[in-house]
Parts: sequence; C-alpha cells; structure tokens
Amino acid sequence: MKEVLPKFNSTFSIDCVLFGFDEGELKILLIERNEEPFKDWWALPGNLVEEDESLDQSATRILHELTGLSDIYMEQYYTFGDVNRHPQGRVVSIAYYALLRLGGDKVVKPISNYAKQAYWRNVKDLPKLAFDHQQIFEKGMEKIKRRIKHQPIAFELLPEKFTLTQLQNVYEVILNKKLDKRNFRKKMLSFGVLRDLNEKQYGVSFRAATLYKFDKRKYAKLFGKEISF
Amino acid sequence: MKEVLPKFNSTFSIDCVLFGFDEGELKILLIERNEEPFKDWWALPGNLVEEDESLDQSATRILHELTGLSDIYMEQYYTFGDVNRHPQGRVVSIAYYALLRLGGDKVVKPISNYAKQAYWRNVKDLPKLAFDHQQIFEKGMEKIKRRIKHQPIAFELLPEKFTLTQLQNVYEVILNKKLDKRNFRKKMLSFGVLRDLNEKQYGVSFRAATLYKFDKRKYAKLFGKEISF
DNA sequence: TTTGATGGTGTATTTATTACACATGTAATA
DNA sequence: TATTACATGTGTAATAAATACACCATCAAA
Repeated sequence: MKEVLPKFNSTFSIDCVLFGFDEGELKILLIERNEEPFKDWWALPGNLVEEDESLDQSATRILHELTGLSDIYMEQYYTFGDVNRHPQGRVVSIAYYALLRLGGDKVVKPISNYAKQAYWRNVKDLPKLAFDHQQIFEKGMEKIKRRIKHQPIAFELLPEKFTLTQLQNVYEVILNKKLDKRNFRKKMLSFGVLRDLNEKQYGVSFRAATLYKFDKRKYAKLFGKEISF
Repeated sequence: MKEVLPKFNSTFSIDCVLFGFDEGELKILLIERNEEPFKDWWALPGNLVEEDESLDQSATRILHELTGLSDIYMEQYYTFGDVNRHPQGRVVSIAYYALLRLGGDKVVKPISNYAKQAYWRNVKDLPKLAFDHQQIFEKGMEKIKRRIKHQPIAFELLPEKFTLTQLQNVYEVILNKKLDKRNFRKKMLSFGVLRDLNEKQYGVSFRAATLYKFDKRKYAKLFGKEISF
C-alpha cells in the first residue's frame, strides 16, 4: 500500500521556548551551541523530529532530554518555514512553548552533545540568537501574552502553593504593565478557582502572606464560560 | 558551506480551510479527490510545499491555483504531524485558513488534476473527510471563533458594501448563537470603524437597508487598543 | 390597499472595571 | 523592648460596559 511520495527532500525540527519565572523575572532557557552551523551562538533548545514520533511526542522528548522534566504544560504555537532559515537545507521548524516551575532547583541538564551549556536568561535581556530564533521567541512571547488573559497558564509558572502577590507578579511581567493590587485580588478571587490553604509563607523577613492553590476541579467546571483572567 | 543534514526522509504539505459566507451560511471549500490515497473521498484542498517557496508563499499559491484569487486574508494556525496521518509516508501538514468573499460569482476553478471537482459545503453538514482533515477543519473552526471576537475578520467574508444585518449574520453563524439586534448595532457602531455609505441596498423585495463599509484606516489608528468585536 | 418581511431605534438594569490610601503583621536590629 | 523596614491585606465610590427588552417604519408584491 505504501507508494512513493513525490518529494522527500526536506526535514523538520522542533524548537522550544521554555518559560520560567524566578526572582520576579520571566526567563527563557537558552543553550550555547556546540555544533555548526551557528557554533558558539546562543539558541533556543530544539532538535529534529524522529521518524516514529508525533510532533507533540517529539516536543515532550526534547524537553525531557534537556531538563529531565515531564508532565509539563506545552503548546505548539507556530511553524516557521522560510526557505533559507537553515543554512544547511530546507528545515521547517515547529515551535512549542512550555511553562516551567523554577525554584532554585535542579532543572536543566543539557546532557546532549550539541549544547555546551544552558542558561536561564531574562526575556528583557537576550543575546543575539542563532537562525530565526529571535523571531520564534517573539512570536512565543506574543502568544503567552494573549493566552494569559483567557487561560489559567500563570499557575504553571508558580510553585503549587503561591501568594497572590506572586501571582500578580507573573501577570505584570508577562503583560509588561503594573496592575492595581486591590483590583487584581478582587478579580482573581471572584473566579472561585483559587483555594485558600489557611497556611502562611515562612522564612520570609516580613509579614507572611497567605498561600493559595489553583483548583483545577473548580476550573474545569467553569469550562466554556470564557473566564477573562 | 552546505553540509548534509542527518535526515531527509520526510516531507510537508499545506492544507487550507477556505471559509466563505453565502446565503446566510458559513461554508468551506471541499474537493473530491481524484488520486490515491483516499481517491473519491472529500478532502480539504492542499498540496505539497515546493523547495523554493516559504510556507506562506505555498499557501498563497495553492489558494490561487484553486480559486484564481489572490490578496486574500490567510493565516497559518496549526501543524499536524501524527506519525500515521498520511498512509504513504511521513507528511507533516501545516494548516491555513482563509476567508473569502463569495457572491454568486466565479470563485473556484479546480484546474488541477488531483481534484475531480470542488464544492462549497455548509460547515454544519460536512461529509466524511480524508486523512485527518476533520480534525484540521475543527481546529480551524475553533480558531476563527476566537479570532472573530478580537479581530475584524468578519468583514473579509462580506462584500465591500454590506448591511448591519449581514454583518450580524456572520457573527451569529460563526459563534453559533443568536445576538440581540439593538445591542449588536450599538456596539459595532461604537467602535467607529464602519463608514455609513449613505446608500441603500437595491433589488430586495423589502425595505432596503443602509450599506456600510469597513474603514481600515480608522481601524489601524485603534491598533493596540484591543477592540473586542 | 393589504400583507409579509426586514429595517431601524432607546431606555432601564445589571454587571464589570477603574481609581484610590492606610492600618496590620513580622523579622531584623538598634 | 522599641523602632524600623517591608510587604500584606482590605472597601467604596464613580464610571463604563453588557444585557434585556418591543414596537413602528418602509418597501415590494400580491
């Protein structure tokens, strides 16, 4: 049944924009390339898609190889296919973004040979990037700006227990504008998807804030109601 | 400088969901395939990407070959890459949608050999589709449902001069719900992007309605203000 | 001239958004 | 133990936006 397709002279890759939130800053993971082309340049983590894996599987694998993490919110958002985007041939790249919980911990183990090292970089201060990765990053940034207004993605960037101030910081840094504290809290709590844990921060050198948790069950019940965060 | 990429055993295609609005119905263009696989099945128009064209160029070309039209609002919205989506090999398909002005006229000339014929079909009454085209269609449908709320895409489906009732029909059929006439008009006119042409319909067997035009210049001035249509 | 079908209009109610300032609690330290 | 530094936590009034709702006007055709 397998006949031959007229063209097989192309390939495709996945590139990932891995967002993380740490110390009040939105960061993405960049690798320093160890191979041509663009050896020694900074680039988004990415790789070629294997024959026997779907695009989503491939994105999941690449993320796992790079960070050791699984069960992460990832989403395909655009495909880049300019003729000369890759100097070695026709490579169409499918872009994904992921939202990671950072937290002074072990994330990031660039085991693979194609990367010398990997660093988290503040999105407001990125170096020059290889290929068309600047464009890929910008489109990803736009995407999460839109997405955060309608979907509960901010929680993916925070630890399971978080304070309202931390949550507000995520919104402020992604939307790139200050929000009013009282209005923000009123609105967030009004959705009824945050559970007050009756628990306080500890180890902070000021008044400890109440910890909340995102309640997925309650959110699921609202589905279809088009919340506007 | 050109080295060899490790894998070149794959290919990619474009599939298009062409939306049109006619006689109060939202329709898409389907072709009846004349080639294996899925010979004689209904399918979305699509084709393989050529070596020397970008994805956007390819989408534009395919649309032009099929309809004779150019200068059409098209947008890439998702890429489908399940391993077995194409029975003859690994084919990743980049999906685009386009919004066309129908109007009893000449659109649609399925000249190519791979299609027997092409028909406009109401989205509420589609036949079984080849490949994963049902899924591709559904995702496209979701996309324009979201998009129409924030971007002025409804106008792309209407003739240059249109009545407010026609415009409301477009919203109703895409959002799949009835809207209140007075509230709809109040809101639409409040944006200040519709120009009253001081002109009436003619040839209708009832009271003729005022014709309006979408004013792109005024809309452009609002840019960044996040209108919610 | 009557009928049928669509065009066109306003107001009151409810809900959401915005603007805005000060007392409280905690840890560090003087 | 008093003071300081710092982030937490709270309410109300004003404005803007969304919603609900019904009838007369106009035109062509019969």
